[in-house]
Amino acid sequence: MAVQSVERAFMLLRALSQEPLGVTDLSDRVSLPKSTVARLLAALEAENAVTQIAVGGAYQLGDGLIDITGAASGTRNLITAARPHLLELTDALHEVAGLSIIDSGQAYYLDQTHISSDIQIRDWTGEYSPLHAVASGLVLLAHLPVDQQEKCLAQPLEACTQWTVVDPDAIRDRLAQVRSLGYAWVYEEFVEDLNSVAAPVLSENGLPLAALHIQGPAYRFPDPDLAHDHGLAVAAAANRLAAQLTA
Amino acid sequence: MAVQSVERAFMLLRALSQEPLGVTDLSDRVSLPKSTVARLLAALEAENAVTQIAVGGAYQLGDGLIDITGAASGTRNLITAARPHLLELTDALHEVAGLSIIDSGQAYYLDQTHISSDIQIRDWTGEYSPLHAVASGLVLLAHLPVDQQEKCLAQPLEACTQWTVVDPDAIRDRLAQVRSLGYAWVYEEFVEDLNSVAAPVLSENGLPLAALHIQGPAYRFPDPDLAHDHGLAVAAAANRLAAQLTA
DNA sequence: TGAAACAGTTCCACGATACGGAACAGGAAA
DNA sequence: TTTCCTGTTCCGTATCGTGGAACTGTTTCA
Repeated sequence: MAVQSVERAFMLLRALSQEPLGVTDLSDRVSLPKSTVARLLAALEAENAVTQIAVGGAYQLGDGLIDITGAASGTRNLITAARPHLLELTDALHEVAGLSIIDSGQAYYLDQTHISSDIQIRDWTGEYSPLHAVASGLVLLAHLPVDQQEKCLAQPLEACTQWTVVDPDAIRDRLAQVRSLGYAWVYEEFVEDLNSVAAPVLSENGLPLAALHIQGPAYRFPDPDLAHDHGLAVAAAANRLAAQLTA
Repeated sequence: MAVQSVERAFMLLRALSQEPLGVTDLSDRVSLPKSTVARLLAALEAENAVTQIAVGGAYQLGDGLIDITGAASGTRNLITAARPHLLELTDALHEVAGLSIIDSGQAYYLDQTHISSDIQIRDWTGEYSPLHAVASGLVLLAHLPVDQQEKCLAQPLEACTQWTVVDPDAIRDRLAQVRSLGYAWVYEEFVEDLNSVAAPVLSENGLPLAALHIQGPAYRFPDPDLAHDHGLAVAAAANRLAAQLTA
């Protein structure tokens, strides 16, 4: 909560993330003098965080930020690296497998395999869902720093179905269980008739990079005798992917 | 080149983009006093650009930057949206189709279709290539603001094959031609025996969002009589995708 | 064709603000 | 315990960012 100029620079970046704007519009938007805005933009341009569309024209976000996050390549490489493991899981279990990450405090689905079956599972790719209601979300949450876990649990927790666990204490217990087991089952807690199991892809420092999951219609998945085996299979695939990514 | 604190904040972000670091390491890395680093980090944490791994522990990049760029969802949605168009092109022309964007002044390949054929084209997904030597690069470059075009042409231009055009003036002529035609052909200029044609996916303000391309082995692609038709086909697909993205 | 109205950029004296050395607090290792 | 690391806070100093006003160039309208 210090360093005024940094705070203001981010105000500008956030404003520009909506749409490209000129100095004047921008100075209205953030209630700062034009000269201040122009100077900050010049500084941001030197860092490639913004670019000027034409000489003497409006500004838009540059790719300096993407360079820093490595998002374009990072995420893409993750998808590429994960795909073989997803296909392997699908081949072995004949159910849909998927890949997700945390984005803005939610689970974000990056990729999903498909199976030929009469019963189709919808493709969640590109969708967000609450961390507490999906298997991927639970394994991601379980390996987050404690303060971020608490920030998530402090929010109102939506009950997506009648089986969704929304009691923070119950979830905390569950997260501990997930950490010791290495995988998480979720039974019809996000949408009815859909069960899923997930395991975390952890970085060297123990933080979650992503989650792998398998999901299938409740009437056939999982075979109760195989639930544990499926959990181990996802966890094994996730660990192989983690080893590959941190190599 | 003004606003010291913004410049320093980006130094820190760049250092952290390599690996998570503590205040002390960081202050060595960027040659700034610890107190200054701690204060800037506090400011960046308030913006969610960095997060502290544990209380009193090291710092790593947060997802505030990703929120701003919208990179995770943006890029992913682009791939999802483009895939049907790529498949359509592959079905129609029986050659490989691909999707790329500009990242850090290079063409970055996001996705590519596959065909069953004796002659395999390698999958460029996740690779970078110079803008002036590939069809996608040329169409992206052609619709960039002029100053960025010139920045690109001012660099030493690598001759990837004996047919690569590296004369800036010749490239400028070519870019003008690309803008009027709507597509670009490149004949064995990036790798030998590989030809490709690309068209730009333009945003409402005329800036390039991405490029679609088709590529095939030189001995069969393109049929000289159909080169123009293929160009129009890619351009049409790119325009449909653009319309869909800006809707 | 002029002039008015708008854009983005530059200037510069002022003083609020970021700076950084030194002291502090708390954990881990010896 | 003592020591030696962390990361954090303090606070006087002067550097650095600030913002009103002046400047420049392009577009718009009479």
